[in-house]
Amino acid sequence: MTGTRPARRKRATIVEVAQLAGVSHQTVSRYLRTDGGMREGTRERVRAAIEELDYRPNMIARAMRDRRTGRLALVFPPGTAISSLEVLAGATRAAEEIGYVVEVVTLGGPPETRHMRVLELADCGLFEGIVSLTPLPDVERRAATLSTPVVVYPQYDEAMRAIGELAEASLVADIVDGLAERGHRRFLHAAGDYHHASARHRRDVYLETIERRGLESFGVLETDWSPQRACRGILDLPADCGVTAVVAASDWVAAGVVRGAVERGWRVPEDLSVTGWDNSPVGSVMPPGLTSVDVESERVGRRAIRQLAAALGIEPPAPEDDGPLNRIVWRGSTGLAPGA
Amino acid sequence: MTGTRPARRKRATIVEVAQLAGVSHQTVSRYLRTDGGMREGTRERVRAAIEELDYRPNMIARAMRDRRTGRLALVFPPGTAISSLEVLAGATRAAEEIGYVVEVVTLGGPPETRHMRVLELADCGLFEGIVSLTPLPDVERRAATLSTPVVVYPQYDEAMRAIGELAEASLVADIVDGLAERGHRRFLHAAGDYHHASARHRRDVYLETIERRGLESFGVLETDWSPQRACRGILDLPADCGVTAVVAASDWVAAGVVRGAVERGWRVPEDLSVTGWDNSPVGSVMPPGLTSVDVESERVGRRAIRQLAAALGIEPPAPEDDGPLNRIVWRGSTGLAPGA
DNA sequence: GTCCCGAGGGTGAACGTTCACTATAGTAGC
DNA sequence: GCTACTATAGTGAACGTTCACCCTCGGGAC
Repeated sequence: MTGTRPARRKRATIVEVAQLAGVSHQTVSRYLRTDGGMREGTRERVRAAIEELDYRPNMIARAMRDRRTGRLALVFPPGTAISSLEVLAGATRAAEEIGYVVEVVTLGGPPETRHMRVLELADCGLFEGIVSLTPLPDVERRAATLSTPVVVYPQYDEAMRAIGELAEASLVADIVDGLAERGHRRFLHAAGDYHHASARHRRDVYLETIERRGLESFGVLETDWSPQRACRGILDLPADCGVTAVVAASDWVAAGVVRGAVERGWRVPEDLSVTGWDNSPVGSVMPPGLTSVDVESERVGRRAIRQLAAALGIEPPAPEDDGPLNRIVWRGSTGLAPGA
Repeated sequence: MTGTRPARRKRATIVEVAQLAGVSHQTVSRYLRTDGGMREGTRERVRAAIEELDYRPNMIARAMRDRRTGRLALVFPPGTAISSLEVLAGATRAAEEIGYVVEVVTLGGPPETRHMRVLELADCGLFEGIVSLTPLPDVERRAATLSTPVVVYPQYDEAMRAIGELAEASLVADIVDGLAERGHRRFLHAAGDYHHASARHRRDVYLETIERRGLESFGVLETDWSPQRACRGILDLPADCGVTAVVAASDWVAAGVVRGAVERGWRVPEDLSVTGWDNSPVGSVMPPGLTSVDVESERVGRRAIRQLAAALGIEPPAPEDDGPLNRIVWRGSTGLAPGA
């Protein structure tokens, strides 16, 4: 695998710079790390030598000496969820504020392998801290014995399914209430894949709210999160089901619902109101604009980094904006119930 | 910013393992790196010592000694395009095949800053090679003087707009031909943002093909890639324009076209055929399924890594599958021209 | 018995920094 | 002119590995 490398110019070291400048290596090191405390002439000679040799410090050597690498690892399960990108963006930005770079590590395989990999990650010297967004009970138990802080901030299970705050579903109650205020009485829930905690939670809150408010549910349509399944479900609905509002577990499911409704000749929202979840771009190509729930996933990333900063004993990045993580955005796909 | 760190257990080193096992540090090093060449008793004592001390090798020290870090850097401009994720996935997989980890570095700011940052990246010792997916003329010129190979494989300009192979548009001709075979004679092109090379190329090939085949173009509808603009454009079309097929520059633009058509009461594909580009999931919620162009962006990532492997003088990862990068997928949104 | 060989294992240096000390020159106070 | 102090600069070790080289021991050929 290795083969012979093409000869590459060897980098100048701090010692060579020192020789050229006629000073000691320590003086060059000082020049690089501090501002003051040097005579003007010395400073200038060092500067010139650095420029002439095109010197750039070797980060590996630096990290070896002072065990600061400026890097944090962010552990995800394999597979990419839409929200994970935003979580990553939030974490990256927060880390940047405290002078760190984050690196994404995806962690698959059987539990023992994952366990080992994280231990290696923690002790290999490359990272100053680790955040795992997937549960790691074994590692968590041993966290104190590791040379690097490991924060477990579970938001995804091993199959990249949202758990934790990202699976929070209480706003489903507010959606149902909002629809009830618009005169709706008979609902349908288009659920996601029940393997996902988020899908189960949304269904549970839906059912509870219907019951508590004395409304009617025609039923729950289970899907695999695909628009196709949702569409099929709508097409299969009896014409006289009386449903005037569909609460979908995601925007893509809602898109399938709308497609099915349109194919049956039902107008949205005049005949049927539809809501989604995620506030994804697909909502904007649904004819009247899709009512949805905006989830500020970046904030989850920021929180994780803040927690790690605390474990590292360093000044944490700025806190997130206040307010809830989730927020309903009412759009054209929801309207008054027919005849209301 | 630093503050005091909570005391952490210091890692055992190779020397301590050696002491405990009653051998020299070199013997432990041998145990870690090679299989054979040790008496069974020695091997066992070393193994036991490693386990007892919970020893794990320090990668920084290792990298310092033999300047192998097993890491490659992948440079993107800031901002995330859909395709960039696939490019990244392809690069990651290819790098894994040759025993490397890739790290994403996003590179913004003015040209000189970017230049400096890449030089630092190349010489800081953290990476064995660098691929830039955005053009870096200054760096490219100096590549030979750097201590690390830098491959510039431009696929995105500074604003994350696709260029290079990802902006390749020749299949637009095949789309137009395919529609012509279905009896269409009068076309409309729903273009993207002309700031993007990909949008300009698709428009150019569209216009050329129309002309070469002696077909008719009602015109070109310029958009900012948003479904909204595309929808508006369709709604503004004169009723008697005679257009029976719309070639859109992306699936999202096509989605806007379909939405506009539906709002006007035009059926897709009976009254209007529509094609997109990207083969994105949004195509599947468009009522009849959207004809589109599938772009295998991962292959671009793999190619980039192969090129870097060559520059590194190491065995490259497996070549990609053969066949073109782009491929038309005909679906329900395209049909025979009305009356054909 | 001597010589040679190979396998197993040890020694010391090197990688490029930074830290903790130490040394020197210049300056102020007396 | 001496001491004490400060500002500036230098010295050597240390960080945890691996590499190149050397040493030792046992066995077979002569």
